Amino acid sequence: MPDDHSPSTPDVPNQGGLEEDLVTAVLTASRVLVAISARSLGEVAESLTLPQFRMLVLLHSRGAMSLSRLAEHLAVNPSTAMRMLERLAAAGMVVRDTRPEDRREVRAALTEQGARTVAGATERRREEIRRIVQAMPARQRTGLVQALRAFAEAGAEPAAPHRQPEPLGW
Amino acid sequence: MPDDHSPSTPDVPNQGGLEEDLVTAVLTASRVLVAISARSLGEVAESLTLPQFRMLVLLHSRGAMSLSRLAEHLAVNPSTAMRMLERLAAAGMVVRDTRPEDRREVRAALTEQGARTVAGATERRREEIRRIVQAMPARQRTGLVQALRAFAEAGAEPAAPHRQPEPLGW
DNA sequence: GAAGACCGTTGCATTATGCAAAGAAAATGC
DNA sequence: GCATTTTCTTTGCATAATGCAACGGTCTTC
Repeated sequence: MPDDHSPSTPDVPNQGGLEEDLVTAVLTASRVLVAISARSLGEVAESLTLPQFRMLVLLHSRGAMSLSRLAEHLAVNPSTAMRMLERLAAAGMVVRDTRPEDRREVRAALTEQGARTVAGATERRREEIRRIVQAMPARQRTGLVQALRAFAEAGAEPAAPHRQPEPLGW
Repeated sequence: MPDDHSPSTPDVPNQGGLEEDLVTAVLTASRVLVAISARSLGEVAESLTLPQFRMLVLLHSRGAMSLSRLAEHLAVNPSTAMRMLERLAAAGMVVRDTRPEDRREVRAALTEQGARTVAGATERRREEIRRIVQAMPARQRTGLVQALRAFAEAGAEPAAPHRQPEPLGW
């Protein structure tokens, strides 16, 4: 537990305490989720780094796009995206080609192998989650679905102006 | 949404579908949580990288320890931990000293500044979560606390033998 | 007291990253 | 129609994170 300021002083008897409990619960759950994400990668990836995987996932979910868009969505410098593309291309995960309409652009797309890699990691992640979910008391599950949806919706885009593009890509 | 194999074919009418819905809901919620973690760092950190922050968090939660332990908990090579410590020491976040009992060991500890940095980031993260939680329909909150606890407990240590030490440090 | 185990350190290589400048290509302005 | 500006990619340069392997102190053990 990296940082756990326990429920602290329960100033407001009921509602206040519940809220802090919830904050703590979310914080705790987030550690589990992050660990799962990291693990699901390590098993499929080998030789593939996390940033590289993020790029593959992006291409998988949004389809082929230019280097600029790629860098934008990943929130990295174009030069960084450029070099990652080089390595991924060398690894046979993506292909690049210049667009005839606009010869400045370089479009990157997943190869078969790249797509398989992404699909594999995703499935593995779902399996891990599924395993945990199955270990939960059944009566808790129903409530969790709705609650999590409400949570994700409420936290979709808090205050950030223009940041819907793949927070961290996983 | 990096990878979202929508609920796919709901083969089993009720229970099966619910379970897949839950898996998807968790997957979605995990993106929000990871984004929060990343954001809470970026605002406090400046000039501080994520791995460096993880090290600070570790020292904050478990107290001073040797370089070996540090590397072990962070799951990195001692040489990596070594160099990170150098940079953090240069930044005034940690101090190092040799132990008299065993002059091989180098103990690292947080400085006042280091502790403040960790506390600040944690508080910011809690605030973000709190804000989202407050945006949720009140009726969903109660269920979420219990459900999340059940989830975190079920997923605490799935199959990994000895891995309770800070999944990813945040 | 010598062998072996443990610990930190340093050298070497690769990846990720950002900033800045250069080069090529398209869009705009007049 | 041509010059200016904008957009995109690429390359140079610097720093951080990382792992592996080798080295040199410092215990521990027999």
